[in-house]
Amino acid sequence: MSEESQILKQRRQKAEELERLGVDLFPNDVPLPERAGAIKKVYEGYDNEALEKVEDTFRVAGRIMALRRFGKAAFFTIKDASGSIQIHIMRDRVGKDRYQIFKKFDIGDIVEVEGRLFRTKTNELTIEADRIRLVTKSMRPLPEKYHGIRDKELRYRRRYEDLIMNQEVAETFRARARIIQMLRHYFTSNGFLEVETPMMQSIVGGATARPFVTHHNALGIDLFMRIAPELYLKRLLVGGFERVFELNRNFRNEGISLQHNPEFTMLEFYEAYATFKDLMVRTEELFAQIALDIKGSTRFTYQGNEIDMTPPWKKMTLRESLVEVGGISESELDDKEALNVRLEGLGVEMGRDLVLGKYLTKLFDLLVEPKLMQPTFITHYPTDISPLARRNAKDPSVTDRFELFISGREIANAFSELNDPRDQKRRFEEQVASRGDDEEIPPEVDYDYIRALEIGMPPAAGEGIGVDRLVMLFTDSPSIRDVIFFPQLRPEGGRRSP
RNA sequence: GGGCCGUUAACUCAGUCGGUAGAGUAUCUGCCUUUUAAGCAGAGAGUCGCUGGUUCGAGUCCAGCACGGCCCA
Repeated sequence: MSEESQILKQRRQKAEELERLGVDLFPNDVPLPERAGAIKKVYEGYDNEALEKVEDTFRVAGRIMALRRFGKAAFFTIKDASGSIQIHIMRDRVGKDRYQIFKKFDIGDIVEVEGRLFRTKTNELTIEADRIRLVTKSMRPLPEKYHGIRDKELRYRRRYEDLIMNQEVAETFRARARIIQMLRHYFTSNGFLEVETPMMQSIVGGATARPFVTHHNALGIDLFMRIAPELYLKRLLVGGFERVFELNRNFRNEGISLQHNPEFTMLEFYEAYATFKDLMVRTEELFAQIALDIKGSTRFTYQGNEIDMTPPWKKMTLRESLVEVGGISESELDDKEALNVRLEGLGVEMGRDLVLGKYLTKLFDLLVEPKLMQPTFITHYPTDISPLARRNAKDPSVTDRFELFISGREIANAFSELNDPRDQKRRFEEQVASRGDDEEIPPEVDYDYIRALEIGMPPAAGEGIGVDRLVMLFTDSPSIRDVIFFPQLRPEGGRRSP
């Protein structure tokens, strides 16, 4: 190891000095302390006169965030999970020896303090320390106190420092936890069973995406990290569970962007005897509830744009959206050649003989999606790009499916489920046959899934909700990385596989 | 994958025309018992992302690479 920086050396030396003075740097006999936030809440309205009548002492523990010393006395602020509180310490009160030890404490150390409450000249509620003890010695300095940690790379790599220094980051992740709790509560209280299905699958399915491949040594087979839990959840419908949901990670071996992390959290739920239209109502209801809880209103701003989640939301067919929002003429919609010319005009090179749906959805991605700010259900997706969705009874070239867009992003995807095993088998086989070297299409038909459908799956509808994107929306976060504690980054030092 | 920008002390950032590496915070020493970005006086702290090149001389110019950010695909 190279020469350590001066600042680390000083911390280490100070720690050794404390140990020589008999101070335990990492004790493990600290009784559960009181929370700073709770104390502040209770004594909010007390002035000094009222506080003098409070005879109790309060024992708190937390990280020293700021420290202002004055020779024989000092003020410092400690922060715990509930908030922070100021401490005043005087040599003449804690004793000369204890004060000498306190002088060796640093910003970043975790300390335990006990004492009575008072208010300073500037009216700040403060604990006058009778006792102070080191709880955990910090061997490394915290980032600069005023600017905190700004460098985005460092914030993602060292999320622990980001969480200490940037209050709003902790708030975002508390909101995330709350949203996930609400999702879970909504489904369990509506009779859905929470289930867990394989994340390592021997046949990929349930979506169109490149999977991560791994290898099982004992079985001697390659396995794929799941890109979606869909086919397993529907097997559970066959098995007799009529309402199921799973809230967990999917993995897709694709690019990283403001909206994409290789592992991301998805909620999928399936409901027997429901159709995609029922799911629209559920989605409106669920999102509106979350908005009310987190934002206090179904109207709020995201990145400067007003979003109105008050149900009901706008509904359009894919074709309508291409004409009305995308500015494509009705006559072009069935003309692959014309659509391809459009795409080339937008700088997109696509193959010549793809299915019509591919051209339509690509144009949608470019011309329509970014403009859908308000919650909008887009329906009637072509059957040729919806291999798991039920055909529309009136027009079998489209499916009973919707995708939900908010703020120019896809948030959810839902459809009435295809439960005719004959049609499903045909669509799988066509898909695999047309695969070529497109790694996004599963290379193999999941015949066991067909077998399950042959046993009989009740009519049902299912939906997937991108939880990270939902959290972004409700926490006004511009990047998916702001709502994932440890987003994927290249390893430091540029280590790469050959 | 492409374009643009960034990478300098633990952190936040300056660094002019190529000529001895700077500030604030943090740290250390001294003073200081109501501060809250405390104050005053002093001190220490650098592989200027990495590797080459040009040059008498490179943080600065050039090339390649690494990592990141933003935009586009």
